[in-house]
Amino acid sequence: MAGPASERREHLVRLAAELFARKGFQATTVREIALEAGILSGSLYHHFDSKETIVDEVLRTFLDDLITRYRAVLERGGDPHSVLAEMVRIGFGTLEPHRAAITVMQNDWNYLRSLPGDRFDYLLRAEDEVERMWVEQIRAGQAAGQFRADVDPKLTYRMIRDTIWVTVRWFRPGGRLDTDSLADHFVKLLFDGLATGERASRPS
Amino acid sequence: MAGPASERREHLVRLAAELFARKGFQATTVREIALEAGILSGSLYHHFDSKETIVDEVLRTFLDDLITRYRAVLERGGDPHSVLAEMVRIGFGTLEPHRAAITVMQNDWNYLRSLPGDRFDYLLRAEDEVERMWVEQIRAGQAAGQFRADVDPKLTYRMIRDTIWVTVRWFRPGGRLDTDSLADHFVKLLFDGLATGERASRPS
DNA sequence: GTCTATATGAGGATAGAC
DNA sequence: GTCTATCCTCATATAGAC
Repeated sequence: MAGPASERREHLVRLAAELFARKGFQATTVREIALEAGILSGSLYHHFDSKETIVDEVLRTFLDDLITRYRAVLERGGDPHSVLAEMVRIGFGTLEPHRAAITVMQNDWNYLRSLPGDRFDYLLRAEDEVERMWVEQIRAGQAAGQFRADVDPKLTYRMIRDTIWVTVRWFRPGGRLDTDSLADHFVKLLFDGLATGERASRPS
Repeated sequence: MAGPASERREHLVRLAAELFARKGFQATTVREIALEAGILSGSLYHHFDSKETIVDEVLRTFLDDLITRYRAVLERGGDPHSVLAEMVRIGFGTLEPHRAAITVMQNDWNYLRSLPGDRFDYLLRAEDEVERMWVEQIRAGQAAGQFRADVDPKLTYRMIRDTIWVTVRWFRPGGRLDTDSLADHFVKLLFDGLATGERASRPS
């Protein structure tokens, strides 16, 4: 049975997500997932059709939550500078609750997209929708004079996006920096830049 | 035999790198690599001990080149602002010649590091050396007053690094943007920021 | 819902002929 | 340097008992 949500099922998905994140989707065997859950591999197939179904659920859960949060911010409205800052914070904010899913998405995106069939086409669709939301805000900010006009909105979005997500590579909850600090740091850098205005001069 | 460089061998490594980049290391079979080279899988083992040896060579070639380039810039010296900009350009500049290797490094890093043995420990060592080079320049720039003092050097470095490398996900040679444009765009954003100074005001 | 048992296939790697 | 042939292992997935 590959039915809808149940607590048991969600628990199994979480366990699997951790393993996928740690070793990669392909390197994780259904035996390992089952072992982690304290059952045998055959029993997993009572809950899921296939290993792909599991990773599918991992990714959809994350993307649904992410897009819901973005939409909420956009509906509240506000000037582009504030909205964009808020979107950055949302991105970093998902790092903790969805760390495993984001890792899988980063590492196994190419592989999942290379599988035959259209099962993972929604990854592209979600990516497009999110891109539209960001790029729209960047353009609005440029039109309002809040953002410099000489940057490429799409390219800028991609750099922002990548910087946020790729953080899962080294971010560890409970470490030196929490996700709020990361977001603050990045917002500062993104909006105001690294330079002070001093150029090629020695300190006094 | 898993001997040193030969043209044949290097050619095979390049073919394999492309496949690894496209489908991931694990999802690429030795049979596919051999097929691509126009030979049979058994024959590959005349050139390499194992599949791991091949990916090892892919990554070492890239890292050797990268570190050599960084060292050259650092030896030339200069003020931190210029040196950092140059390092950014080097990073983006490797995107084209080493696209496949960088992709593999991004996607399969976790998996390769999770393998038993110390075979891929040099990945960590290389990462550390590169991090030291960057962080040193950022600190120097702060000391010289060229860079703002209220950013974390290590965190800033990581964001820069990630932004550069992760570009391989969507960068395609011959597309709308070449690597020089990417570098210019990023340098602009990194040093001067996205904001204009106008805040929360409507355009006239 | 989990177990036992197993079908089925694929992948990495090897041995030895040519 | 490549081919043929094959070993061995391990993976996903299934069938049916409990």
